[in-house]
Amino acid sequence: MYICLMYSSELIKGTLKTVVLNLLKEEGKMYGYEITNRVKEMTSGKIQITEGALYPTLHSLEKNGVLEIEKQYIGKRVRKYYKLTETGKTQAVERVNEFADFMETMKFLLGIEPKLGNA
Amino acid sequence: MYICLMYSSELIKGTLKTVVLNLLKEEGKMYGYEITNRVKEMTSGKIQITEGALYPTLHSLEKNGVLEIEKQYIGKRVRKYYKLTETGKTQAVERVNEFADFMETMKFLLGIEPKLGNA
DNA sequence: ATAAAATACCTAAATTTCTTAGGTATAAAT
DNA sequence: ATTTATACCTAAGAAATTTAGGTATTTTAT
Repeated sequence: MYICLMYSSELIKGTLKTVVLNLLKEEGKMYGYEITNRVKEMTSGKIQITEGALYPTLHSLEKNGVLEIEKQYIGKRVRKYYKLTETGKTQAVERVNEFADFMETMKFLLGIEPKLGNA
Repeated sequence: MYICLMYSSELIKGTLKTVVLNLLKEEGKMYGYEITNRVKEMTSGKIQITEGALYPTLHSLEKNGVLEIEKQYIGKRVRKYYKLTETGKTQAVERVNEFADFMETMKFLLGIEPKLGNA
């Protein structure tokens, strides 16, 4: 069995938006810091979204009408919740479908057999 | 069923070396032009490696001792066959394993169910 | 009480990886 | 004779991310 602590950054490239949009689709709304922690948790640390990548991406998605913000104050500290717009919901589904299709193609291309005994 | 003609270039980022190394592992030796065509063929055009990406990558892999060249002349035209060095063979396996692991993680993260009826 | 760690946001320069858009030359097909 | 296919290549620019900072509040530990 293959084991790795963290994926090479090369491999993860291009998946950030897909991951963020899908999380928001499932959770309804999340804030940046929460997203980084959730992904780290869910992947046992194998994928660690850096804040330097996440925040500019969130801003860009908002600017393009994919996400919208809802601010909340925790004491004096602001927390910016992001949620999908209608456009965003569509894009989330499309991106996940594209990724699923891509994985099938890559499996074939790399000769990766579906694992047995994962039921 | 989701259908797409070609994957967004964002999605493919970071997979080029893995694909090339795996192809060479299976085929023994291949030349650049052959690699682009083989991948296009195997993926029904959904992944099209551009030569502007491929050649610099091949040169870099050779420089780093992952690949070695064997020149062949077809008439006056040169053809550069690339094959894996011993280091390359190890890297090919490692990269494919890492990608397989990565796909499992992404499936979980994106809530993608293993398709039924693919036997 | 105070220091450290966690929470929560942010940006900008540099790097990596790829696309775009060329270029050269030979061989085969129309 | 011209177009298409084969076969190599590079360099400028774009895109996505890493690295390396920054600010400020709240909680936890000493």
